[in-house]
Amino acid sequence: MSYALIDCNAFYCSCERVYRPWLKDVPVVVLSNNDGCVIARTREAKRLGIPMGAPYFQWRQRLRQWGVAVFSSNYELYGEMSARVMATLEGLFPKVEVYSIDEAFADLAGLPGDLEALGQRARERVWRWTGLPVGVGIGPTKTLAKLANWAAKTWGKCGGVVDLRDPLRRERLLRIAEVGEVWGVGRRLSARLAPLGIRSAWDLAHFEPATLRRHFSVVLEKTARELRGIPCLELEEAAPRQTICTSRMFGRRLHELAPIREALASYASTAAEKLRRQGSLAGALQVAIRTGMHAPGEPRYCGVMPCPLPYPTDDTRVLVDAALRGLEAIYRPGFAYSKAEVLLLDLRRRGEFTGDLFAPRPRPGADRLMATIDRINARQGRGSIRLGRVPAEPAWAMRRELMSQRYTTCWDELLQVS
DNA sequence: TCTGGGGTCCTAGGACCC
DNA sequence: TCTGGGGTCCTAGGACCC
Repeated sequence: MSYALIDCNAFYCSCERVYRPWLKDVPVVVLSNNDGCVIARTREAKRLGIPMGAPYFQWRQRLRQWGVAVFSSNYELYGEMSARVMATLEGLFPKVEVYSIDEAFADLAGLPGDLEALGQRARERVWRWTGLPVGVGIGPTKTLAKLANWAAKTWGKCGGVVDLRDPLRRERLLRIAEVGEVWGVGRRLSARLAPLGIRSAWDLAHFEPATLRRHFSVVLEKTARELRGIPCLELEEAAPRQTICTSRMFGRRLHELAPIREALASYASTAAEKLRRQGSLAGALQVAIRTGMHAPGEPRYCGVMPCPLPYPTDDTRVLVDAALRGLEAIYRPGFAYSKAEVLLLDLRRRGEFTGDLFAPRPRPGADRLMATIDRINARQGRGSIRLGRVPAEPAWAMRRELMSQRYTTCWDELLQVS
């Protein structure tokens, strides 16, 4: 058994660099939606001491002084670049698990030849075909491949590929890696492990598994076993999502019901599109609205409401209708709302449920209508056809003042060379 | 003025069943 | 004095991931 974890370095920042080669050695950061905080940093930006999650409004001055290139997040670009990376990897490895927008596991079992060299080949090919730098970690379990990848990123002299199949090499790394670097061990667990004397990955690997299960959970027990080279996690090839969530901060605080209605209709439409893209129906829907969390003295409120659906559906009209009904029930005047959320639950494949003889019937032609709308929007651009409740240029739209062009998905925004 | 947006899995506890 | 035993399902909350 061997796995590789392939991970793009500072993915969002690297995507921006692909189309601006002069930023090669310049520190780059990418901001969250609404230009809220820093969510991606290049090595140079990290060296300047810019932390993950740094609020932009507090750091703006310094970033400018230091000559940091700052971008709003451009998910159309990142999504497309991610698809290119994954397609490249799928051409190299027979079994690939896309783990996140910038990471994938590959099953190396049975692949001929030198695996480390194969890792190098993957790096080179992704670099040549997409312009994105990646690191490769190799190990007998997924958890060790993850840790190997961390090592490849941390020590540049490894050449971007670290192979942990050799037990001696493994021991050396496990002893110097803090337990918090291990996949599945976050801040809280690290703090609870410390009193037991578990500080390094090595400590965790050699702690009694039964005790770990009793005091923590079966998940941590598996992690410890995986660190010892005993596989407990398999490669999971694409499975449909079990929940779909669309939630956004508004570009500014909203007080009245009307604009919040527009926003929720828009979020529910987006969620419905994601739902149809994976070919599922939603059995349940939930909406939530909340005030800001950070302003001291400002009254806080958070309303959450499950909204019944007449039948499992992917019809935008039905989902928007249910969401707006839920909104009426939780909206309270007098608050400064900052965020709304639509959550689709109880997802299932078409035909995977038993209809109710007496329940309302889906509207005739709904499937064809939705399919047609999706097709037109795919050709003409998102939102070309939408419900009348969803404005083209809403007043509550998020702030994205530093957004780059959609180089790969929009004819009007292609890179021009003169 | 200004602090993200997605997901997953596990566990405990309560309701309910026979 | 004394009041069963075993199971399922659902939900909320907590941890983690990127």
